[in-house]
Amino acid sequence: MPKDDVDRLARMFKALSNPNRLRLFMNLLEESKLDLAKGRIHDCFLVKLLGGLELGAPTVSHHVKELADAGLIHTQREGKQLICSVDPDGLAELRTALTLHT
Amino acid sequence: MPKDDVDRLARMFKALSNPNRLRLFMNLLEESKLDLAKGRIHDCFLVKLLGGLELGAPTVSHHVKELADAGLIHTQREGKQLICSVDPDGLAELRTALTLHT
DNA sequence: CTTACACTTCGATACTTCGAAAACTATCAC
DNA sequence: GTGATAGTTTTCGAAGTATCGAAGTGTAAG
Repeated sequence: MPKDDVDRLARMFKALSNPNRLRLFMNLLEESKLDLAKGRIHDCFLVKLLGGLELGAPTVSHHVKELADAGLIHTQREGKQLICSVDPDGLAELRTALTLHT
Repeated sequence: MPKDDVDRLARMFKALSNPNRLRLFMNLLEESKLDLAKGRIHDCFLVKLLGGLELGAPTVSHHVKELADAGLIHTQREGKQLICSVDPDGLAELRTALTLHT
């Protein structure tokens, strides 16, 4: 496995290595499932993403950026709000790497 | 998702968040595939695990411990050597968490 | 234009992690 | 026993990370 690929993977894993950030991501994953059922984009701005985490706004902003930089989520401004969604490609990359049976 | 589960997952991801440690794990995963084909336990002591990483022995020892503590690998002494193998349960936990379709 | 809202950037502080050197332990061969 | 091999523990400095408060930016509503 090429070094660049390992580094890229490690960066994704690092983005998920913080419990609060992982919680954000899992909440977003959960939202994604709901969206699939409802067939529409969900408005998941940051406060809702928190789900009772009680982090400050700057901290959440930072975490969202980390997840986005790692290629795990997409962000997109919509008026005042920042819409986030799981990046399926990033998710697939992780799952592929963790597959025992090539 | 319960807090304990998130913390446990985060710990696994953290174990894979360092490029060198991830490389160790991927090498081990590769060995596991070979073993399945050959139908026997491979002698994968630490120097072989490195695969050209050029890390010091203490560092490797530390990384192996981290992976083991996170529940991603099993270790087992065999004479002078430390035999390592991927923990399939840990792997499955990660893959389940990263599944979009419940 | 002014205000309010939602997020971002900056700067500080407390904490964690990586990798190494030195010293230690356990096992095997002789 | 001695010596060699394989890995561990301790400890350290350099670098990175998490979180916050204060100040800043962009957008919408009045």
